[in-house]
Amino acid sequence: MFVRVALDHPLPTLFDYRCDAALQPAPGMLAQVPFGKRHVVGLVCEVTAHSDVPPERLRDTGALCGACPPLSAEWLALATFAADYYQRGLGEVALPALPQALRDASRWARLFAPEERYRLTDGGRAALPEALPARASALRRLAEALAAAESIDPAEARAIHPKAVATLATWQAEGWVEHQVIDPAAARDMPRAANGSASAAPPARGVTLTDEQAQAVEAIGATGAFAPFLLHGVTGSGKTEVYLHTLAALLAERPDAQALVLVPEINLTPQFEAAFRARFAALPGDAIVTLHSGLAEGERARNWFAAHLGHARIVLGTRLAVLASLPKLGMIVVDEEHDPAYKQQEGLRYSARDLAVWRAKQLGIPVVLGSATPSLESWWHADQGRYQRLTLARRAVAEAVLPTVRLIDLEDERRRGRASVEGLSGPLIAALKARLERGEQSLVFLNRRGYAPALACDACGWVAGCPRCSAYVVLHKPERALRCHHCGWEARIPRSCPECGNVDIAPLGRGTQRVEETLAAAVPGARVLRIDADSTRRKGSAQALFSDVHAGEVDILVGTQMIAKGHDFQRVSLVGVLNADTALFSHDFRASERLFAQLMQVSGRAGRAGLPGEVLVQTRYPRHALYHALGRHDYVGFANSTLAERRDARLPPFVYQALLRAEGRTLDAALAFLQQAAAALAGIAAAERVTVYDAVPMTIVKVANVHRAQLLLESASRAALQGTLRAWQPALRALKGVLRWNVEVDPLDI
DNA sequence: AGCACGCCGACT
DNA sequence: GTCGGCGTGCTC
Repeated sequence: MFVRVALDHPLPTLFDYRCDAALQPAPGMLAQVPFGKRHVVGLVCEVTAHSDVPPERLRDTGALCGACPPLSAEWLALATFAADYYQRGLGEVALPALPQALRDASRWARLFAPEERYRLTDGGRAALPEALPARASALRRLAEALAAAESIDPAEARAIHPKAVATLATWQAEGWVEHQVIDPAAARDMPRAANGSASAAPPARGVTLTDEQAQAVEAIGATGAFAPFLLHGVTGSGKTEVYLHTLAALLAERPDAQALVLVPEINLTPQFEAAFRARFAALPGDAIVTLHSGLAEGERARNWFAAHLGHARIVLGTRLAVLASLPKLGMIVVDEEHDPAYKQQEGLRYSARDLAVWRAKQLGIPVVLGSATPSLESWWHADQGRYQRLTLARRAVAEAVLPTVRLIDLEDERRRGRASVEGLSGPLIAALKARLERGEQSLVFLNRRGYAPALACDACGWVAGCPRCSAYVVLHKPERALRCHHCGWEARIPRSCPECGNVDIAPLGRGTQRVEETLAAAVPGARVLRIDADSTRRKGSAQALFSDVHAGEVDILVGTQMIAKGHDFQRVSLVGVLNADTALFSHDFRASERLFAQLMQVSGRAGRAGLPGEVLVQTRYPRHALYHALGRHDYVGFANSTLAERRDARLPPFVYQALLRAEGRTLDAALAFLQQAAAALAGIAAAERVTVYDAVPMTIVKVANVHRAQLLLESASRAALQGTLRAWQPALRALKGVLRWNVEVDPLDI
């Protein structure tokens, strides 16, 4: 008997191993196998009676992980689809999707070992310390530990006294302690699941839905088949409430059903988790779990198992959760579906939103894509009738109205001789001061792009650059350091210009740190807080900073897009936008779509709880169509006109794209590789329907001394593009002379 | 991807 | 004379 095993390895093939039938191999099981000099864990994909591999090359399967229930055929099909679509080996998709502990066979025993707990009985609590000899100090410590903790495990007991387990056995015989053995893989909450429908909260408890919300909930609940919904709801219209009611209906209707809820950022999981736990308080503790990269390895493994075993009814996670094993999956929600964070930017470059839709289709279940500013791809699908559009046009809280948007014409300000202070215009500063006087909060939003503070010389024009990358380095004032955000290179701030010796070198551009300082000076008395990637680097610190804002300990919050997402700030009545213009004329055709979504989102932070909200946008182009649409809160107008432009320009979603990227020691090597690769397309029939562009250097051409270039492929036919990419793989593997290359399907950044 | 083998420069 | 640089090739 043979097993065909997928390994986390660039070769897109399965590897055959001999396998003893007594091991009872089955598809979906994990197997430890010898591979070269190493032993690795792979995924059994097939069990066969024949192998085409010459017998002398075949080796024996090591251990099979029998304690872990096999991954389902549906899950294997999902991984196979993702591997095919994104042009990778199955093992490269399947194995990284598993918790790390499962991929290490030496940890299997402990992972699946029954958990033993010792607990003091009431009798033991009454009898114990006194019943022991006065001089038996170790035994007394053991009794104290039992009394102090809810329960202890054998390892903890042995740490107190080497023979503690034997002692505990005699105490158990006395009736002083209870010994519990919990099998982690057992269906331990079947009884709970059976009455789960009774214990799940009734759907409408405490919250009255608006008509729009009720219609959306009804539409989503009405289907028992594949049904993709685009839930288009303005910020504050209560999309979360629609999710909660829909989930409640599903969980009540089917006592074993699971739901997957995706959010774009780790930062957003705590507030969703809190909302779910509050609404579904009657569910057992492990019925709601989170899955994201911020979890400790052990917790991630536990939560993954809760999902895999069907104990978890709601799995809330970031993009990686889309590949979780969910045997009873009954519905998927993708919140803020337009968010670029759903696209993985390294390794397997998948779109979690797209895989979520595929998964829903595979299983014949509803999937809800929610957003105030849907991606143009999804909007187009809805236009075509492939997705059912559900609209929430009004804010759910009756007194909350959409904020007024005011454009501050920077050119006009300049003409009138009203200079900006370090990028903050007079009207914005005045508005900030007015909020401070009224005790309301303000939010100042910086668009990250092109806005990092650099170090420059006024005399000769020198700008501090990274020696290993073709990029400017970023000035970090508190650390008095220059740092490259691409490769991590760091240096002290030089005293003088290395080009001309001028000692008068100064920061250029306004980073969040600089704006924070300027604001503190321009608005005296204001408590200014900065939230960005730097100030939240420590784990959990973002939550602490945000709770300061909620507690009213902050007057002005400064930050990048991190402050725009999701948070429901009750006392914010003003949003200032500093530097939106850079995205208007970007080479990236998606820049304006992203900018509009960001500005709509950050505008939504203003005036959520009845305070009249105002958004001030500083711009040099106050007549630009994007700002007009923003002023009217007109996503639909913006989407339709942008889609028309995309159609005329033959851009996505009207064509499908893929990129071949190459990294080489020199730019010439990378470009030469791509040219050879393009030449290899000549023999591929499907490539006749694919447009191949010239190989070009990437925007940031050098990172960490590696030169990068890319080749764009485009086709009106997804099948032709896919066929071309698949047929291309062998030729690409045969090419040499480049450090690395990869294919990205449906790239977001070109 | 790892991890080997395999040939050419600076060191005890 | 070795240690070790990374080029090339293989993994059921």
